[in-house]
Amino acid sequence: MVTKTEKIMSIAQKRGFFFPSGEIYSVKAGFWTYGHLGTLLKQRWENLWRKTFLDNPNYYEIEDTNILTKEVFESSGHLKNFNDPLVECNKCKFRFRADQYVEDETGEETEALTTSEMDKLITKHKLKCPECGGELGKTQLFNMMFELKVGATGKDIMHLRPETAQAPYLAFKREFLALREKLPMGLAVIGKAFRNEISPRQGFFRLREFTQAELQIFFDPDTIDETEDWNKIKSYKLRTLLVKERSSKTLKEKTCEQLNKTEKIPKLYISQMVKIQKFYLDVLDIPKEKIRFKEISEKERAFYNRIQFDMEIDLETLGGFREVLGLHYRGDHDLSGHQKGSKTKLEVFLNNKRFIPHVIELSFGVDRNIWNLLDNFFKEEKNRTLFTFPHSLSPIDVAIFPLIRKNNLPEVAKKIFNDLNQDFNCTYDETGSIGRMYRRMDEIGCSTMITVDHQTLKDKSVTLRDKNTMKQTRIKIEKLKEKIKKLFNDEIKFEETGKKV
RNA sequence: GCGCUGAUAGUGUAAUGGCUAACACCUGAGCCUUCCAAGCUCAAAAUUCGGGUUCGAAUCCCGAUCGGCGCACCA
Repeated sequence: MVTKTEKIMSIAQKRGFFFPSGEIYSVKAGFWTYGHLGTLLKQRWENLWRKTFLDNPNYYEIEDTNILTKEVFESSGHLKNFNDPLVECNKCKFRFRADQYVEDETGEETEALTTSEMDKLITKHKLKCPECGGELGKTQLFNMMFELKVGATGKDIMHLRPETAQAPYLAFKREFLALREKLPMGLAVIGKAFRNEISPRQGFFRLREFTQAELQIFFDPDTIDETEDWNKIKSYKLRTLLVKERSSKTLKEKTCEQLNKTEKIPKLYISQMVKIQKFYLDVLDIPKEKIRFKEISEKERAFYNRIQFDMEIDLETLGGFREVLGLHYRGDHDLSGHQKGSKTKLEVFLNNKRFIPHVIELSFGVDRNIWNLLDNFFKEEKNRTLFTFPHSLSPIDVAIFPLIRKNNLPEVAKKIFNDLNQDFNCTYDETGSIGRMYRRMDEIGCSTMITVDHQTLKDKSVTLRDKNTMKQTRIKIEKLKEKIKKLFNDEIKFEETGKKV
């Protein structure tokens, strides 16, 4: 039995969506190359993301280096928290967190201990393997961050960033001044992040080098329960799964007003949930029942996150709901940490008071979102497989074919290609029968196909085929551009809170 | 890291110690063809790597590398 995952992977590699990085040498898990179609698909997703989330005049995208100095991660807590002390049983090879175990067993504070101090505690308390009672080996640090030696001496240690979020925090002071001291201020980054996962699994879903699209919203904490568009969104229903509802089988939608009044979730936070949900439902066209906001409990989330909901999407290939983004209310953790670590004032003076802005972070895993698109839009019919992407996501907008390779039809088709390619992502093909050319384009999710036939020579009309329905309509060549633009525009439903896409 | 398991054209399979490593799909060239993977001809394309056993290894043995699954890890 060929699984859906295998089918999608096969098409992805065969057609050029993505494939293992450097595979002509050897395949390493967690590193992938985007091929030409994958790159187009990813660009389209990213552009829709930009249009949706950077819709505020005080929200902008910035770009930072992937390599950052050690001090950044001392302040952010990554050097400490990403640095797990692991200990292994010599007998059964069970591996676990040494600090947590020692603390649980002895009640001693392990927060600031070195590995050798940890080992001393293990010896002192005669701790054994919790699984089999065997002797424990030496504690070793495992850091999820990639370390780099910079410069000739190799003494300067820098790190590949494990998240893009640090960029806006580091840029905060400059951008706050550059954007003339207004809050809320949004700084977004779409870029690479790097985590040295012990064993990345699930193909495309947990990577060592991956793309994040993150938006950090800086705001005055006193205004967290304010948002301009509240009247427009207060009766909008959000698909939330609260911690207390985890055991319930059916998801109960709640209006923004309910979440605000009953669950005490602040309005600014809720307004972002609305935007996110609309992005998935209206822009990306994901079926409603496949998405949910899962509330993350205090125990599960990082200590500095005061509120966290993850958007989860039901993915057939991964057997259930999987996280594709996190929405975090991080308080002043980040700016306070950097203010202390860098000895640079990151306080602002606004509204007649001095304070450190708080942060709400939207953190999307882009590659996971790409996988979601492939999973959710993959369809198999009797004689074909296709991706039913919305037009705005299709890697190729229009394909142009001559019905047969004769009678001047290819020349006419090429001319149309040259013309339309100015405005759309187009491709041209004349190899094989017309049916085969349609199938090829179906398989990569091309939106629209144009065929030049003998009638074209008589009356300058061509057929326009819709991928999803296979229906064809005849249209004059001169009307093509206008018609295709209209097709693409008509599908857009996202108008209330976001920019038109 | 541990355990299990696997690695043959782009993809999916076959060859179980013996002929030039086979077949299908895909891809390319050509013929044919007036709308949904038609047909015909031709072509390109593979045994993960390193040792060993043997007259002879894709096949057996050892090692390495890498993948998948499970455990653990995933601030």
